[in-house]
Amino acid sequence: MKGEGMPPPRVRFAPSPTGYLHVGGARTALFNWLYARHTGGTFVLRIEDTDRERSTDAHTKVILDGLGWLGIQWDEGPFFQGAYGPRHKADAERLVEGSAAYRCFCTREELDAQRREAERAGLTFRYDRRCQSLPPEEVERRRAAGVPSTIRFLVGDEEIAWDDAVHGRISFQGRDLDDFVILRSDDTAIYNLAVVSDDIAMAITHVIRGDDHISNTPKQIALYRALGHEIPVFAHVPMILGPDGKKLSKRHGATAVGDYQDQGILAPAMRNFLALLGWSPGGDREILAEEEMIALFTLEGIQKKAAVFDATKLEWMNGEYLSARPADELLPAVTRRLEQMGVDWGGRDLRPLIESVKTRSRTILHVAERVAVRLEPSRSTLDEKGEALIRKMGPAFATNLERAADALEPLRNGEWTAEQLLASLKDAAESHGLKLGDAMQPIRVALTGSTVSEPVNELLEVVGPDRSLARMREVAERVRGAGSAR
RNA sequence: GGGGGCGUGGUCUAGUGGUUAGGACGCCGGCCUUUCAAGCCGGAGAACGCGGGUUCGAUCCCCGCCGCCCCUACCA
Repeated sequence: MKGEGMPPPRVRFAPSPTGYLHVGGARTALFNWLYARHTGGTFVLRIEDTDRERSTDAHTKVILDGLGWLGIQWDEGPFFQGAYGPRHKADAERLVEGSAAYRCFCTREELDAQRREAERAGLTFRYDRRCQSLPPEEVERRRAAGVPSTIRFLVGDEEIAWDDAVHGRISFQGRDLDDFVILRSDDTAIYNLAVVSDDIAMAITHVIRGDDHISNTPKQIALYRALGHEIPVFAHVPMILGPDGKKLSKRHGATAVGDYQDQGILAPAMRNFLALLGWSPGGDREILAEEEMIALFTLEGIQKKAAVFDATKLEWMNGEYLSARPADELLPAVTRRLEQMGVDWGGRDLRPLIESVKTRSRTILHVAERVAVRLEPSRSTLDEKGEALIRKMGPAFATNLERAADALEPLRNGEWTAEQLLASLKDAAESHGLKLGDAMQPIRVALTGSTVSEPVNELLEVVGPDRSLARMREVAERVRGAGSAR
């Protein structure tokens, strides 16, 4: 929002490829992307791979794939920060020439000792600037002698403040900041310099990032100024926490977007959920289409406080998307999963099966498992509720199951349809003086292992006469056997 | 220790100087099914972190406190 004519914003997402694409990073990327799309700006992707030890190509690929999966397209890049070493170094040296920074010959050991000393005395350690007063000749002499040195930025005493797009005005006192190192003794840049140098070079106008960077911001602002550049708009988005209120990390379980992809979460659901974690369009909206999110997105709508990642709500939302999606669209993901499970569906059209289970499923994994069970009921495993029912009904369980099988037997070669099945089941229940539920539930448990499914007659229809009948008789026999053996 | 940020039901959040503080997830119950769900309807659950002020009136404005989180590296 600076300058005349307000050129379209340029934003960037700058992950370090030192791990997987974290949901927090994914959300930061999403916010940048939404902002760019909302304003007609440009979204730049920059991989911050300057930490050579921890950065790997595999991680980079995972990040790119994760963004792609979420449908977050970047307009420029990916650029790799590692390629800009020379510029970083030149910027640092330029600052030394302008006396905004100075060479420091203190060794890590000396610094550590000073830090320990200060700590022991109960004081706040601050670099004492001893190298700043070194005469130029001395600096030259040491450099010529090959003494290693870093470059430190000279932080002034004045206040450094900015109007954060989500937090409002934030200010720091220069005297509370240390003269921080900007260039290592191996001539590579420290994070704060690298980001500022790159953001300037890439003409970034809005820096939208995690609020764990708030403390870095005054240093970066000082760098912008020293480098003779106008500062961008900063928008610090809140952290994402685990259920225990601690910053979300691996020990909370699934934290990489790939984990959710593997768990059968749909990309649009993930994106919708992430968008609403720390951002609100105002009002009561929950399910938002991509275009709506873009239209409604503003930096002002971003929450200040950290948000707890609620996987249960994510699954609920995924269930909403699942139910709304036609079986056709779910087919590829489901078949992929079925293949992983080693299920052979013999060329059968899976869509009716998907159709019958998707409403009651929350993830693609659930859908695939349930489809597999309907393909072959013997794959089912008895859950607690199923067990409870068998226990509760006692001998009636097997008896009713067999009676139902007998009653349905005639439909085997005729009308094995949902309507006909229901009619026959009702007749059978009536003639045996049973409540419909007592006739239905055993079938449900026999075929799925659980007491929850689509209506029983529909279940029977998708499973088909042969497998249904065989399974019902087999389970009846087994349950009776177990019962009498007791 | 120093500096900074944050604080509305368990969780995600809306919201305003005067509201029965709204919605969503989850939880509980009802309806519907002579069936479990799904769906629909309803309910419980928040003294809007605490204590002061300003004000006729504060969740919303000011101050203090407390709690949580972040930074405080030749990590990013």
